[in-house]
Amino acid sequence: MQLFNTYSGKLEEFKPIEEGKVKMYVCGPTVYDYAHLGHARCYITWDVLYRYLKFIGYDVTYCRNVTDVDDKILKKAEKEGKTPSEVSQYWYKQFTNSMNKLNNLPPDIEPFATKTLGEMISMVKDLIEKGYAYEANGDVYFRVKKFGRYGSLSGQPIDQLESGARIAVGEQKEDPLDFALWKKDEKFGYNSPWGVGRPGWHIECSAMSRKYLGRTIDIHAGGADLIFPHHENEIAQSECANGCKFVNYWLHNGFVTINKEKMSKSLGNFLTIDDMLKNYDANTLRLFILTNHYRMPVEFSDEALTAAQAGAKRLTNAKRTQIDDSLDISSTPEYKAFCDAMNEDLNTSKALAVLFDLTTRANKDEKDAYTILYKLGTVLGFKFEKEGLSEEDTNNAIKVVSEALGQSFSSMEDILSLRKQARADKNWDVADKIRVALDSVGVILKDTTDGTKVELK
RNA sequence: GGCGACAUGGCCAAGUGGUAAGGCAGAAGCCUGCAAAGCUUUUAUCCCCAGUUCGAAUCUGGGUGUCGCCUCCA
Repeated sequence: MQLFNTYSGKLEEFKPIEEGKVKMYVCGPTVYDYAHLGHARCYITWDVLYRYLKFIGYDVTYCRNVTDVDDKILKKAEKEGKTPSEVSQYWYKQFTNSMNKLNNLPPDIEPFATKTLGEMISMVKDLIEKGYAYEANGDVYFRVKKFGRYGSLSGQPIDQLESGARIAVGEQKEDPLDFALWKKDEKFGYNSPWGVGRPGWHIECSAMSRKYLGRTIDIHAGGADLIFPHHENEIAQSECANGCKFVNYWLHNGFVTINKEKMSKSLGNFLTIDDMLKNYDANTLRLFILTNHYRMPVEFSDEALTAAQAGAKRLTNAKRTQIDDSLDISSTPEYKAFCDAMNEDLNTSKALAVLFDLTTRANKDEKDAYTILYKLGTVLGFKFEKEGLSEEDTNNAIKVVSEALGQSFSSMEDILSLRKQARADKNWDVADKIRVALDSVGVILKDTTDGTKVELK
């Protein structure tokens, strides 16, 4: 399998450290607000990588942290008169809900920054002892210039970085490039050898990655905006503290843009996942994201989402047969085509073409096509199971049909059996009234050879 | 200023040297009481210029345009 490694800037053949096992770490969210489409893209992308690695037989340990100590959380807590932990717990739940709704698999390990403080403190101590870091008035900073490879990930010449670097008010850096490992914070802080304070953002990931996955890991992934400075700093800290290579493959996903601009909380142009899911289902969002290569920018538009919706419907509406669990799909040409695509640095767009081809063939009753489609589609995280009408939908439906025909029904079955009779009698007026009434509440009638079915639009 | 990415039909998007996957939308036909879904058929020479090559969307150089990172951000 080829993966594009940001560190080398090249496609590389993926070889795990330990045969058959993969340790992957993905930078998780800072929990203080709704997750938006940008997060959706990131976590769907890495969800697909996770699913695919498992699918091809790797034993994968997927670790995704939760940053629950951060300026923004504290700000929100102060503003709302809550404790930081109340704020982060609340938003963590929201985040988890959003991820579940997107059908993202939960990571194997989901550590919280505040629960990994011991590891962070020991790492910072280590860095000070080795001379890579220094304490200054309750803060601890990393000496960037002591790490010769600094800038390698982002390809930034260090002198250029220097010209952009600033020392903010209240900081005690030796050099503008240095970054904080620990910040003095007497109000919300935790005890440490340097007084009461809290960890810098970058050290969190280094510590959690080391604690749960080890000193050298296979894959570290995240949004492209994390390349500099976050991942650059992680490399510096981890490699100096651990004395060995930190990550073998650095993977980064591109952004979601809106009006050609990056969608982000700071720009305030974001659409939350929950809002999106009111208009489009999870399969639609997933298809929208996976039709693009993960490193390319994806431009959001309602037009594109509407197109994705139609495509997702086609895929998941494929004519079903019983899933044949005993079928070994690995010898099929579709499996090969799918894997060939995915092995090209996750060419999901190509992989989708295989799924659409299978869809057409399933619709033509080709043997095994649906089983293969289902199995491969699941690797991309599509959900084929249909949600039936909810009780509310059914009640609404019964109500409008009762009104339209001027008689009351007690169940959907009654309505369908009346319609069946009406059709048999060629009473098209009644049959069509039922269809129109149901359509008005978003329920579609399908007259098929196996009888009439009701579905949500 | 430094570093980097992208430009393919009406829209979205694969394709990294041999004559353009796929999805959506459109058109025609089949199926259907009507419909929905489905099936079949159908629509491009790849931002501009120059070059390398028997041959380039794909390589090189030069333009033009758009975006990202360099400060928190997936």
